[in-house]
Amino acid sequence: MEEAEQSRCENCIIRQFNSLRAMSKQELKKVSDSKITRKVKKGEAIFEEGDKLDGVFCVREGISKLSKLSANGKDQIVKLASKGEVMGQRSVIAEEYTNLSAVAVSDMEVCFIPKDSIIHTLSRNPDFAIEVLRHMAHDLKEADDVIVNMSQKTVKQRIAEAFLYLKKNYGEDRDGFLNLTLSREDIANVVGTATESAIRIISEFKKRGMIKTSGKKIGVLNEKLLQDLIEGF
Amino acid sequence: MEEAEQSRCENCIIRQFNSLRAMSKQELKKVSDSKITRKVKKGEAIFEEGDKLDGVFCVREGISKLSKLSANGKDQIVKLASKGEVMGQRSVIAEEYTNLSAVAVSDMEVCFIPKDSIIHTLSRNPDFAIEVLRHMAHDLKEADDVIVNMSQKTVKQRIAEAFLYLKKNYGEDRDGFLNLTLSREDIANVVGTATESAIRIISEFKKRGMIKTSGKKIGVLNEKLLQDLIEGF
DNA sequence: TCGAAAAGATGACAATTATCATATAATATT
DNA sequence: AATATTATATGATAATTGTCATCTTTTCGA
Repeated sequence: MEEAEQSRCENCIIRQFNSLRAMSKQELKKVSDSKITRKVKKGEAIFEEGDKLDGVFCVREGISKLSKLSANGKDQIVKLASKGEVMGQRSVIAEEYTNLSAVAVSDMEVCFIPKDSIIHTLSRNPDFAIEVLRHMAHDLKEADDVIVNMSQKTVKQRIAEAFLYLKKNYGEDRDGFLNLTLSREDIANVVGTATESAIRIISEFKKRGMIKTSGKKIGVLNEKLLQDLIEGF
Repeated sequence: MEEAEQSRCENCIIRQFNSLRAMSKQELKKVSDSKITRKVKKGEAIFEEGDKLDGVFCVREGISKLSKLSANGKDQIVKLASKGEVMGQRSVIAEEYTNLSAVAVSDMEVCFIPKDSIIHTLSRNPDFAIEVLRHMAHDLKEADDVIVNMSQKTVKQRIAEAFLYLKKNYGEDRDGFLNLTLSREDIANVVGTATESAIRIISEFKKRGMIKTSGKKIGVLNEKLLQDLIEGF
């Protein structure tokens, strides 16, 4: 019985997008043999804050939110991870309990890769280590940007940014709605505000003709207006 | 003529605190031969946002603020770097222009290490790469924490946290004042608020007996009160 | 050491955002 | 399909934070 083509890491196109591409054929084979592919339904958790991760998760399909619970019970979404992104590497590398939870915001398919093969390759294949470093460096820069946005921009500006970000990164359907639909609460948690505030601002944007809505779906109508708002006009 | 002991990386104790400790004797020698030690006076810039860095800076003495200018002209301090920390590695590794400025908040001594020897060692010595990775992973986690704090805590709580952080990390002098003295403006830029707001809250903390001040110096008087405030009482 | 400039302090006020209450709409469950 | 549950929406209000003006104190350079 032959295994399906795409279930082998060597053939997985997702690999093109992440650090795994720096692995040798042999290393990939090892990873492939030990990986476990898993389907995750929308709303389901992949791992939770404080878990000890024995490996990393490579997103093959769908989108996950990486969030952190604050003392007052609110969730702050720190990052959205989609096709090709690897989750949990930070905690595997630092050998610490993870500081984030990963929950699917759409139906997903993820590959679990045990940390042994990652760690092993890290210490043998400098190219791989550098690739991982590059990715982490990129994430760090993005995190810095988020910090600045949080402290310097208004909630309105952050929500406008979020919509443009979602449009740019996940695109829109034929009807002009964002492909990635987040609940109002998730939107609030991305920009770090109260759900009611987010809802209010969404209503306002709609009245102003900047966006349209249909149920929880949101579509960008006037990118320029949003952009102007972000820049402070 | 013999070079002073401590001006050779191999003997520099600072190295114990950072990724350089994973370098071999030979690699360190090379770094040492190409490094440039430099004194930086308080207020002086080491590098500025948008600079192309040809190497990293290892802090040997003093403290630097790493900050990012926002569109509205405010500076957000993203991190304070002190003895043993390496600045600029993110941008050297990602081969991008730096996203942060580094300015001395006290008189400093830094070693500039050209990127060639760093990159070279990265691709030869996996232990070094892993060390650097660990540090970056740690920074990333801290950045996540900052994001959550920014969005979930009040300005008051963030200022209280900042004082406890400064006390814990830089200690206090015999008179009970924080060793690291930041201007009110810098404090505001650390927690992401207006200078006037920071000043007002500092006055309030003083009235409440939580801290004492003397000029721009600040001393923690009642750690428990500050801690309670942070936790929402 | 004098005077200018910068930093710190505080009041008055406006803008932003959170919270609580409640209503309506959408979704899920039996 | 009926009902329970959850998500969305909106008003009223309070709390937080920012802005502008002004004054005092400190710092620094000539």
